Amino acid sequence: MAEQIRAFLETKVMLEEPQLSIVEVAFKCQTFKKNEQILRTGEVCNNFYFIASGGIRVYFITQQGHEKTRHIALDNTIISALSSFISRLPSMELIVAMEDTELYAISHDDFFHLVQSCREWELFYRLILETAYITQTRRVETRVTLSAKQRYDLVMRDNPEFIQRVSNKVLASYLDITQETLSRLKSSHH
Amino acid sequence: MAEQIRAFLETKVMLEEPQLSIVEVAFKCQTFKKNEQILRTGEVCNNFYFIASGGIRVYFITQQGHEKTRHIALDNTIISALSSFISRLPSMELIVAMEDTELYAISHDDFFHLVQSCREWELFYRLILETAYITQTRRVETRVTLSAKQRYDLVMRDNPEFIQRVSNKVLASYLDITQETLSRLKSSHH
DNA sequence: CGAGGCCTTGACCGCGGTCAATGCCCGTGG
DNA sequence: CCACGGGCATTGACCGCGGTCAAGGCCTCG
Repeated sequence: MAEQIRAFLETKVMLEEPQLSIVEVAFKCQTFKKNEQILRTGEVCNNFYFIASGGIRVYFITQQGHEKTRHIALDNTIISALSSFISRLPSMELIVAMEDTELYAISHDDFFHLVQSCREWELFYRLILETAYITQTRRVETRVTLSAKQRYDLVMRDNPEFIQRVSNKVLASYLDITQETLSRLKSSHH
Repeated sequence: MAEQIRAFLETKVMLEEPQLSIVEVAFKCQTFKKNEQILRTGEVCNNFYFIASGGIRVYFITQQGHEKTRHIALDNTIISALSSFISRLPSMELIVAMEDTELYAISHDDFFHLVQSCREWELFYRLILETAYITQTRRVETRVTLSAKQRYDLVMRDNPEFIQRVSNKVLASYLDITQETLSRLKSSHH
């Protein structure tokens, strides 16, 4: 079980044994049922998550009441409502489980205690920030330069598992299109 | 002259005297004429900049040949083509001077040497990454939830100096609209 | 079983992009 | 110093992508 985190971390950060155990202990296991809320609007995001099984999404709600899914995370990925996790401000983003989900959560305090006390973990945090920035930048680019269909094809190519496992409603909001146009795209695409 | 950097840095990072001088020496002064290229497409961005006077912009060119301005930086701000600066990969983004510009550049090597050797500078780098991420996130949000006019009003409120100092062509590409619609927005706005 | 949410399909429409014409400003060279 | 040329700004006519509204069928879960 914690075996899974250990295997994941090994690919990202070179932790030696004294710290490795500290890290493992810091991650607490939690389970959520499908559609269960993990973070509500207005709360500060106090956790950073590793998804062991299942899937969650991070989204916000526009003033017109539409959901905008910003991140989708399935098995074996890390995720958080990063803006709030960093800034300690109430989150505009909420988090819900898309399926029955088992995850491991590390608290903000434990996380940043590690950043301060462990050089390798600090590098890991920097890696998280750097990749998060680059990912966001690419997201702006694709949103601005590609049509709805081109964005769909891109996800089809890069994250085909999203299309299989995620409901159309959520996938549409992830692509910044409506459910209706996604439906039309899928049927026209042959 | 280096006085200006020192004053700027004081607001962001607590540098003590031995390091402060090292930092100051690392920043080399450069000047660019209006419309001069600072970074070309395909080059790796090897510098991080502090703008002393003038203004520059960071943009990329779509496959249809349209310019998309991603960042505008006037006096007293720091800027870079961050994705490339971080990843060391060729930049899709290019940088040009919008006005005659005097800036101070620190090289990638010097910058990351400081990150490693100076705790405070490392914190500064993390601050840069964190704010860059949050800024990008907000940018996606406004792009997705607001109409062209609402985005214009937002810049009007938060960065009125952009509207005065930046050409309509550049401002339009910054707002992700065409020159024509920007022109119409301005005239209709009363 | 029934009810509510999700998906699909159709009709309609509006925001903002494209194309084109004109005028203006500004830098450059004769 | 003026003449010219090219880039920028403005305005108008047009149009298409994708959103909205509405109706109908299906699946799931209580």
